Amino acid sequence: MTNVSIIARILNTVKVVPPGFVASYGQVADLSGLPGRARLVGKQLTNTFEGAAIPWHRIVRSDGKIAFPVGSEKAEEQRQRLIAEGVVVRNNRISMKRFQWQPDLAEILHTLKY
DNA sequence: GATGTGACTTTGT
DNA sequence: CACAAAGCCACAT
Repeated sequence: MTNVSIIARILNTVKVVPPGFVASYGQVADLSGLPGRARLVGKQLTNTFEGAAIPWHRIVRSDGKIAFPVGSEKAEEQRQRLIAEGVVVRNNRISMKRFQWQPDLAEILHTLKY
C-alpha cells in the first residue's frame, strides 16, 4: 500500500468527524486501518491544516487535551473553532465523555471500502 | 545504521 | 492529578 493512500485514508477519516464532536489521534488512526500510528495522524495534519476543508481542530489527545502548548497561537485557534461549534473547552481540555465522536456503522463503512 | 524528535497512547506508580 | 516508562512509527541528522 502506498504512502499516498495512507494519507488519503487519514484525511478522509478526519473529514467524517462531524461538527460539535472531537476524535483522538489514535481513534482516527484506528478508523483509518492504521492502529498504533496516532503520531502519523498528527504528522499528516501538520502538512495539511493550513490547506482547507479538513477539520483538523476536531482532533485532540485521547485524554481530551488540545495537543498544542497552552496559550500558544495554535491552541487558541483550535479552542476558538471548537467553541464556535458548541464544544466546551476548559483549561485546554475537552470532556471526551460528552464530545468524543462515536461513529455509527455507516460511517465505519467508509473506512472499509479501501 | 544509530540517535533523537514529535499535533500520540496505554499502563503503572 | 502528575509523572515515568514503554510502545509506536516516519523523518531528519
